[in-house]
Amino acid sequence: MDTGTNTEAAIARTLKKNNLSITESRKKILQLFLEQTGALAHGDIEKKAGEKFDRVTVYRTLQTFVEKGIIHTIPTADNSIRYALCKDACSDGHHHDHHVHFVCTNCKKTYCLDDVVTPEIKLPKDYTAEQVEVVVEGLCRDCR
Amino acid sequence: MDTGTNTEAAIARTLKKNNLSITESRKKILQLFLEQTGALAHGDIEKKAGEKFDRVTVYRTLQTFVEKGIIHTIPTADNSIRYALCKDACSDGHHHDHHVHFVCTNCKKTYCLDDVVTPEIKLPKDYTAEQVEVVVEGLCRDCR
DNA sequence: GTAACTGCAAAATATTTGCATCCTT
DNA sequence: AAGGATGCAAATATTTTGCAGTTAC
Repeated sequence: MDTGTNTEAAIARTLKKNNLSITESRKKILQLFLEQTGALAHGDIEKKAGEKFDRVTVYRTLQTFVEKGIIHTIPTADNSIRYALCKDACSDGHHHDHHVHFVCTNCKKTYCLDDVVTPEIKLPKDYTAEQVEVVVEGLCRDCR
Repeated sequence: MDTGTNTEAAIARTLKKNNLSITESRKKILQLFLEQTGALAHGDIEKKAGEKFDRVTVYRTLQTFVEKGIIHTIPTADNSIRYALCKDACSDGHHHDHHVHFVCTNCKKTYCLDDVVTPEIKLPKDYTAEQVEVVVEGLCRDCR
C-alpha cells in the first residue's frame, strides 16, 4: 500500500475535520510537520517549502493551524517561536500539552518528547496553574 | 537610613562587579528591575523609562546584562521575550535557573517563583539535559 | 586621555494589512 | 456561483549596525 496516499488522506482528513478548505499550501505545510521529527520555526518552513509559497501565506497558514489546534507553539528562550503538531487532545484554541519539549543546544532542533509527561508543580498558595510548559535544553541523540 | 541610597549602592556594586561602567541608562534600567516584582519585556522598559533613552540603548543594555548574567530571559509562548533579574548563582553567559516562572493569563505579568524549584525530568536515554525551564500559566495572586 | 557608552540615522528583518484574483466546495 | 484562500504590494514594527559625539574612569 502506498504510504504517500495514506499521508495525503490523513492530511485531508485533518483539514476537513477543522473546517478548512484543502489547498496546496495547507497540504504542503502539514506534510512538512508530518515528515519532521521535531518542531519547525517560521523560517524553516519557508526554506523547506522552497519557493512554493508567499511568505504571507506561511504566516496565515500557521496562524490558522494554531487557532484550530492543529499545531501548537513552543516557547524558547531565544525568541524564535517554534511550532509542532498537536496530539488529538487539542481543539479549537484550547491547546493542552502534557509533554515536555526538548531543544538541542548544538543543532537547535526542537523535539516534542511525547512520552515524557510534565510534572506536577507545587505553587505558592496564591497562584492557580492552568498549564505547565517544560522546555529542557541539552544535547539530543544525534549530537552527543 | 535612606533606602534610595542603599539601592543605588547595590546597583553600583552590581555593575562594578561585572566590569561595566556605571552609566545613567544602566542604573535606571537596573533600578526598574529592582522595583519590579515580575519580569519585564523590552517594551515595558521603554515605556517605564519614559523618553529617557534611545530604543537602541535599551536593546544594548539588555543584551549586555544578559551576557553578564545580571538578568536572564524567560521564554513565553507568545513570542515576547521577558527579562528578569538573576540570583547570584548566575555568572558570565552561564545562567542557571533553578526556579519556576509564572505567567498570569489575565494581567500578563511574569513572576519568578524563586522558592519553587524545577523538578527533575526523566528524559529518554539518548538525551542529555543541561537546563530545565518551567513556565506555568495561570492566575496570579492579584487576579484570582 | 582613552576606552567604553550613547544617540541618531539608516539598513536589514520580520510581521501585518488591503485588495484583486484564483481556487475549493 | 459564493466564499474562502492566495499572492502581491505596501504599510508597520522590530532589531541590528555604523559612526560621531559624549561620558566614565
